[in-house]
Order: sequence, then structure tokens, then C-alpha cells
Amino acid sequence: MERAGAPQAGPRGRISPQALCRAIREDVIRGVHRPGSRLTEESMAARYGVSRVPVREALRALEAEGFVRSRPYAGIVVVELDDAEAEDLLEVRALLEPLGAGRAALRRTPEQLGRLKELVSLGRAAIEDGRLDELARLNSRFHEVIAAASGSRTLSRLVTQLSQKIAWVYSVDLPRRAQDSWREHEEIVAAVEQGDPEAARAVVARHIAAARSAYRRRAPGPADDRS
Amino acid sequence: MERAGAPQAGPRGRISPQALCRAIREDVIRGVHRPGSRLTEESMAARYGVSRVPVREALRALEAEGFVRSRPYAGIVVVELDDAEAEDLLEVRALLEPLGAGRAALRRTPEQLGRLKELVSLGRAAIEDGRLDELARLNSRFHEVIAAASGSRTLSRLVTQLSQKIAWVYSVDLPRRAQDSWREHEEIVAAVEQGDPEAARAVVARHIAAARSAYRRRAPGPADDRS
DNA sequence: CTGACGACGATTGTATTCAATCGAGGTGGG
DNA sequence: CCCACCTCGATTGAATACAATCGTCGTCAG
Repeated sequence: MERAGAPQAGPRGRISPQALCRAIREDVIRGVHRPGSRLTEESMAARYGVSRVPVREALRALEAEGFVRSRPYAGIVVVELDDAEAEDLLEVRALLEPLGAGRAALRRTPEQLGRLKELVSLGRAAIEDGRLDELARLNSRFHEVIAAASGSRTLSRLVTQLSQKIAWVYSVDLPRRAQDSWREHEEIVAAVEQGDPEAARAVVARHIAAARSAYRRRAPGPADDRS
Repeated sequence: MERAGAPQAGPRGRISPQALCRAIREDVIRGVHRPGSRLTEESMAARYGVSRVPVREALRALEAEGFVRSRPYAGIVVVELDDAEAEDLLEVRALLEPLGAGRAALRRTPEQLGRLKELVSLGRAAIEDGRLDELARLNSRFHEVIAAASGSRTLSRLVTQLSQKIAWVYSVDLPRRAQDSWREHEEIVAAVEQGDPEAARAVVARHIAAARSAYRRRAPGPADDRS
């Protein structure tokens, strides 16, 4: 087992429950916990420096989000996403995100707009430095903030789930497209700033479509890289 | 069959964790636990005849699904859905379900088709007997099976979440529309059986649109019945 | 040699117990 | 009389301990 999301809690100062859940999800997305691998409660507890109880709670939440699957007395395993499911994720995303962007153009707060601009600049910097995993996280954040700016909690929740799963599937992927992707992000922010829902919808739709075709073009096997 | 959500576990034979989660969710949907009310772990444990630990795990899952909200040391409360959120649920549903129905027309298995027909007949029977809460559950199940028949786990998961939330908002609602609704369900099944994705999409789109307009027409206050 | 049966180890599920934190009510001072 | 502070009860968060269940290996009959 490699060590990446290892005992960051250190000696003292326990990790909060929410932080624990995020940490495990991050590690699943980053591939620390491989698809199909079994997550025994005790090893997880040892890894994150807590007891089994908070681990169980975090894993229940992750199960509800669809990252792991558990069956009674059979343990918890990381789900394996196949090509078809990756396609489905993008298809649903192509439906939901334009809706969210259109509403965001009408309802966004100045704070949210500022946050978007901040994310864009962080994204550009990450491209410069070649920090690809950071880029994936920023990308997720960007789309989550757009969804949150739509003012629809439903949309926000669903897009957030999708966004994280998509980051998982794409994982270490498409560094070439990063340039175009973040240029499109700037266009999205512009449309949202102008308050033009039609433009926002259209730009986001183009953005998602480009991501889909890029994924399809180089789709050999998404998450089946079992070594 | 079970009553309100009381200690159905009885003397011996504990309830399984999944069953516990479903039971709590059912009770939230049925209004046993009112929106805004606080769910203390101990009272929940006593009510369902288990200890605090499984209760906590179930509530974590329900939190991920968006039925309850918890903040550290502040306890867990049932979320309150307002008019705007009810609208959002229906709007997102109007996007997702036609997609699912179109794919279901192409990919459904005979077993799933049979299950749909069974649900339709159960729905008719429930209308006859006037069992409205049963009807709400059957309605959710119907849409969940359609989504499952689409072959997309992503779609299935999201539609299931939406369906349950919608059942919650509608709760004891629209008995007049039940007739039309289940007639439309029959049309949906027919389109799915014929394997006509275009027709399935169109019928489902009409079905959702009708539900939306019906809800709007009689929407005074959905879940704000705080006593 | 092969198949099924049974006991062991490992892991999950649950309960009990203890520590940490938040809110409410009372008390003293201004 | 009002406000700030503080103590205390209640509740959540976590850890340990125990019970229930499953997978696996060894054994034995056929």
C-alpha cells in the first residue's frame, strides 16, 4: 500500500468528522484507494488516526454518494466505474450544468463572482506550474461554485456529486485540454458576470460537449488500470 | 404495513442497518419527523430500538442524501424545503427523467418491464382503496424502476434521490391528479414496452410537466407547516 | 483424489462508557 | 433594572469492549 493520504492528523489534534470524510473521498479520487479494493475499517482507522466509529460514519456518507459500496458483513469496497458509466456521467452533466449556469447568470452574488474569478486565476497558475492534480480539484470547485450560484440547492448538490465523480474518472487526464478548458472557464465567468443566461447556457454547453468529445477521443479504459 | 415508524423491531430481531436508514427516511417523508425538528440521537435510538451508533450512521447517509442537516455538536435537524426548492426539484426532474425513459425504452429487461406493469396495477388498486400514502411510495418506485431500466447507474441514483424528495414535498397531496398520473404511467410503460425512445421521452416529459403545473396551481405552502 | 462438513480466524455490527462541547439558567456587578 | 460571566445540565463525538457473521482452511468420508 502506498502512503499518500496517510496520518496527516499526526500526534495530537484529531481530525473533524467532515474533514475525515473529505480526506477519504479525496484519497479515493486521487487513486490512493484503488477501485475494487476493499477498505477494512481497522486499516482505515489506523491510516487516518481515528477509531473505527468515525470511519464507519464517513464511509456511510461516501456510500450514499456512490463512491463505495457496502454489503452487510461483506465489507466495503471502492466501486469500479466503467466506460459506460463515465459516459453517463458526462451525459447527465451536459443536461444539468447549462441549467445551472443560466440561473447563475441571473442570481449570482458578487462574492460568488469573485470566487469564480479567483478560481480562474488559480487555475491559470496551476497550469503554469503543471500541478495537474491541483488543477483537477480546481476544476471541480469551479463547476461546484457555478452550481451553487444558481441558487438551487438541488442543482448544487447534484452537480457537486457529479463533478467529484467526473474528477475521479478523469483523474490524471487531459493535460493538453487544460488550456482550452480554462479559457472556456473565463468565457463562462464573463457570461455570468454580464448576467446573460442564454450566453452562459450556451458556453457551458459547449464546454461540456468539448470535454465529452475530448474524453471519447482518448478513451481507452478509464478506471480499469488495475495493476 | 408498519405503523408510523414506531418500535417495529419488537422484542428480539434487530433491524438491519439498511432497513434502519430506510425506516428513518420513510418517517421523514411521511412527516413523522417534521421539517425543522431536531433529531436527538438518543430519542431516535429509543424509537427504533437500537443503539446510538447505527442511528448516527443512518443519519450520516441521510445527510448525504439531503434529508437532514448536521453541524458539529449542534445536532441533526430535518431540513426545511421551501417553495423555491420544490420548484427546483421538479425542474431538474423534468430534465433527467425523459432521458432515463428514452434509454429505458431501448435497454429495459423483461423483468423490469414486468415490474413496471406490476407497479401500475398496484397503483390502480391503491387508487381504488384510497391508500394515498401507499400511492406516493408506489409513484416513487415507478420512477425509480424506469430510471434503473435506463441502464445508467448515475441516472438511477440521481432520479431515486429526486423521486424520494419529491414524494416528501408532495406528501399528502394531489389525490385528484392520481387518476391522470397513473393513466400516464400506463402510457409510459406502453412506450417502454414498444421500445420507442422518442415516445417514451415525450410521454414522460408531458407527465412531469403535468405534475409541475398541478403542483403550481395548488401551491400555497409546501413544507412550511411548522406548528 | 474429490467433495462436503466443521471449526477457526478475521471482520463487521452493536452496545456501553468516557471525554469534549454547546446552550440555558442563575448570580453578581454595574 | 440590565448585562456580562459562569456554572451546570444535556447532547454530541469518540474510544473501548463485546457479540454476531462470513470466508477459509483443514479434515474426513466416499
